[in-house]
Amino acid sequence: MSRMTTAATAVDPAQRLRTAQDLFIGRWGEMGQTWGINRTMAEIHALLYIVAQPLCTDDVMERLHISRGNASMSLRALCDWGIIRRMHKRGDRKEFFESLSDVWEMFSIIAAERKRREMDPVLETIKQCQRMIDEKSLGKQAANQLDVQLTRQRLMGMEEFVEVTNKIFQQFIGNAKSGLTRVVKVLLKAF
Amino acid sequence: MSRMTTAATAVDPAQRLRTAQDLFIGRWGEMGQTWGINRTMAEIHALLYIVAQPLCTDDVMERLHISRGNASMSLRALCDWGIIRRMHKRGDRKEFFESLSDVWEMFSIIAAERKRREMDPVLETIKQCQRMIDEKSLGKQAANQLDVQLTRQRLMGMEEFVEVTNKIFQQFIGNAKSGLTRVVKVLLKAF
DNA sequence: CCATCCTTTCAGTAGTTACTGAAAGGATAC
DNA sequence: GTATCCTTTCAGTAACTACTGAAAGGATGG
Repeated sequence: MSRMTTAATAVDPAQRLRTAQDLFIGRWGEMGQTWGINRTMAEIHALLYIVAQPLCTDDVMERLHISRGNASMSLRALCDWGIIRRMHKRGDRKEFFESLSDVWEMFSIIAAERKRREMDPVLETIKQCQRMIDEKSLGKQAANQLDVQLTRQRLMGMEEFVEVTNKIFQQFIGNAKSGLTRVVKVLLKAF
Repeated sequence: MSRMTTAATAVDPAQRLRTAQDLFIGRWGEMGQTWGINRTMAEIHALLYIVAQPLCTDDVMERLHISRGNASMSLRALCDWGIIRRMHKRGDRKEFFESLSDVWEMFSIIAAERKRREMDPVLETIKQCQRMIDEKSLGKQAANQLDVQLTRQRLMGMEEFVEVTNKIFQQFIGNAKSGLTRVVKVLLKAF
């Protein structure tokens, strides 16, 4: 009997489509977890992206088997990020949500946010540390001159790294699709 | 009294250095959390990086106020990642740990691992989804031809994105410092 | 103004991850 | 062999994060 069921679902095209979408949604959810994003948020985003049409809160709840509260809060968070968008349908009281369609644009948004939240504070801290141990403020009387020297070197190494990475991010941010594929071509030519 | 203490610590160069290092360690730990890495692991790594000398388990425990078990397991995990390294000192029974000194190399290692664990599975899933809904297997009899079309488009969009991103990662991986600064120069010239 | 429909909030709880400390497991020295 | 020193493991617990569902909070329509 289980074989018959499998065969039947395999043949029904609508079910087949749905299964493929679910596969994508599941994987996206797992990926989200290894980044800072939680599973549900990532899954909702994947769902809205893959179906490519506006869905309402109840659609999302039903498809992902999550509670109303969870759906509401996750949808709001995704809107705050700016990678999905609220939508009205005329004559319908419900609110609908849809994903940005351009993956490149989504990436730009996310990259900008991550730069702001992750790179920038590190860079600031590094500079603050450097000020704390620079020659003037620390003087040369220190017994542990070597330690200071080592730390100073490491701070500089890290600073350079973060600054260069920042510049690379900068290239991505604000350069949607066309710009990015050009970046890749340039890179491939350069190496 | 607290004022006198503050003044005293501010002037003592050794303490000053330590405070600066702690600042860096703390920030690095916070950042780690927004990535998948947990706070302690990130802090240990930051500590080993910033002091730029090998430390033993007890040094780490003491400096970060963590238990032996936690230190042991986190150190091992960092070794597994390959961004710190075990070290013996002649005539000393203890094992010491030190961070890679080259930030670019550390980044390459991390990027390679993330590509393998995050990009590759997504790409594979996308291709699997595409196979599930391609013309041959699904046929044209489907009532929901539009839905299929939409999903197909989105899968293609995502596939292109992941593939291009993969290529960019590829450029970073295995191109340590010199290669990367060149990448940046190329990018800056191109835009 | 009430009824209806939909959204948001939030206290409580389930589920997960991180951490401790004690005990067991080596290795080396004598 | 035993003693010493160091590392690893892991059961138990603490801390945290995600989720639910019910209740409160709007908005729109009649």
